[in-house]
Amino acid sequence: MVQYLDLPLDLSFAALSDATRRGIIERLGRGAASITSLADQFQMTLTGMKKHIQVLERAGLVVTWKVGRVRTCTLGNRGLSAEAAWIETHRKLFEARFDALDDIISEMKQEGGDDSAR
Amino acid sequence: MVQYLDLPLDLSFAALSDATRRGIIERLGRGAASITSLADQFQMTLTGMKKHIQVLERAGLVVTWKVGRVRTCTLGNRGLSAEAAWIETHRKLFEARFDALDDIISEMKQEGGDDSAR
DNA sequence: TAAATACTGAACCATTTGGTTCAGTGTATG
DNA sequence: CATACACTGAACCAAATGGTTCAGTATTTA
Repeated sequence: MVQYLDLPLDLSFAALSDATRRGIIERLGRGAASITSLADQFQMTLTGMKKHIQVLERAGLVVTWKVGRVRTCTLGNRGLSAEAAWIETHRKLFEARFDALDDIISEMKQEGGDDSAR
Repeated sequence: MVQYLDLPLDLSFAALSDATRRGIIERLGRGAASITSLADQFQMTLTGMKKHIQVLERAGLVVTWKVGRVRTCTLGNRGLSAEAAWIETHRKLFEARFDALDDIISEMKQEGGDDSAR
């Protein structure tokens, strides 16, 4: 059985599920920024913004470094390729789902669910 | 300023952030299934699986209907197009981020963050 | 009609999340 | 050297998550 344990995808999809964090990515796409300036732009405390940055960093979407007292944030080099790959692969399943209408009937006839469950 | 409020994306990325739910999508890509059979396959209580299905349904990724006492689940017709679009759009920003290295230096020279924050 | 099946809903639980405040620490700057 | 600035960390909070159990309801089936 396939091991449905894909921590990196867990982390990055979770990171992308917050509109503020998607906004941060969009913002960093236009150039680097400090945590303070991001906190200003997104009307949030510095501590709150730092937490968002940490989530994005753990997901590998953002990279930061500190010079003096300023921590600068940019988009990470890992990018969104793994996420794009998962989505593209499974998009095909959605498109092909009408071909599976026969399966619905056959599964319903089996009255115990499907055989891959046994 | 752009309104960073995109509830549909919030819901679907959150739905995709769980490995079990990604597994359910993969499974439904191979044909419809009842909640009970999914609960069996993913070694979970029926109630637990029902919750996952509800999350996927609210995100528009799964559609269900009940015939008799059996609720059948399939992939939704909305698909993953909105998610794919967001990812593809922002993937370019990641790829272009090296072009922004000059910005980093200029922003650091501004010593107050960046001007779009003012 | 009695028993089994498939789901539904409520309640509970521990953990995580998204935010805050407050109290530091280290770095520039006047 | 004193003050301001940028961040860090701890503590707290309400709400959401991902699971469970237990007690129904509705539908088949023997």
